[in-house]
Amino acid sequence: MPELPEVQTTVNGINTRVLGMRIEDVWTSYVSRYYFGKNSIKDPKYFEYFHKNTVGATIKKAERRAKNILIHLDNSHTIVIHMKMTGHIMHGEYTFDARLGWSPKDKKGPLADPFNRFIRLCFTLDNGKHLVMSDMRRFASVSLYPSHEVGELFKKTGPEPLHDDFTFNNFLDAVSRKKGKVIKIVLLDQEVIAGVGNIYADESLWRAGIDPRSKVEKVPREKMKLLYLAVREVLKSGIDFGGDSMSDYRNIDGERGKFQEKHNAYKKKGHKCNKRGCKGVIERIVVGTRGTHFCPVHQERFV
DNA sequence: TGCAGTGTTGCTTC
DNA sequence: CGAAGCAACACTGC
Repeated sequence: MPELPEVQTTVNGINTRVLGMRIEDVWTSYVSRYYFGKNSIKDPKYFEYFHKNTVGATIKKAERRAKNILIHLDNSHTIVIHMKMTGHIMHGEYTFDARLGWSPKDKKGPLADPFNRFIRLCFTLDNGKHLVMSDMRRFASVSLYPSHEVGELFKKTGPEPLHDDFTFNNFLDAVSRKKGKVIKIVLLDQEVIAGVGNIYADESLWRAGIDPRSKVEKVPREKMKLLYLAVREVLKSGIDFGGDSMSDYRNIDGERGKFQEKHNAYKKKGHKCNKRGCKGVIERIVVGTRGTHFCPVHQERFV
């Protein structure tokens, strides 16, 4: 899923649904020969540690940092989740089957959406319901840290673009450290700005009228101002529409967001450009390694 | 049938 | 040593 707006929507959902609840049990089907980082529940040894320090604890508060979900517990530990491509977290009633794992009790509700199968992680809560993570591609990472160590994890992570004190000058400072690079690649760099991913990068550049292949230092200052504003507006809009469910993302209740209905560029190849008066047609190219969608007419290229 | 995909890490190569 | 490029993780939809 998960770019900033989807992660924020999930965090808001956790804060409205499961605050103050006690974790009675933890189950996972993540076991992987190959897992990212040292601390991952995909390592069975690590899962023992994770289990020991989460069961019995109470969920105090959820928070977002970049594309990570932080779930603070009352035992001075914090669960850190990165949902990568297909992870999404839901709350509801689930049943366990030894062969199939966890599945929703209500076979017709939103939780029964085919994209909501693939439950890899399940917390049983003291309200009799469950907090689960669906993750088709198994790319997600889940780990646990003493809460005071969490800040250290994000030492190199860039500023939060929706933070009140994130100014145009902050944006310029961050971005201009990347001289010689292509603007879209810079927007996707989590050490420059936290939380922007492929969808919102394409939408922001469309809105600001900048070709994604432009070199950072060649983009005029007034265009950079438009980009700064566009990034913030597009991310806010993503949150307002409940996230983007073009693919797997679902909210805490298993329902789709609506931002995919508002795209002007992302996955719009062959569509007439929506910008008023623009006669362009959206194209798809590859920038870096990522599929990139833009209007070759009104998005100006600076090289 | 084949390829692309909301993300990041860590390896290889230059 | 740094940067760039790319495979890997796994599975579905078009």
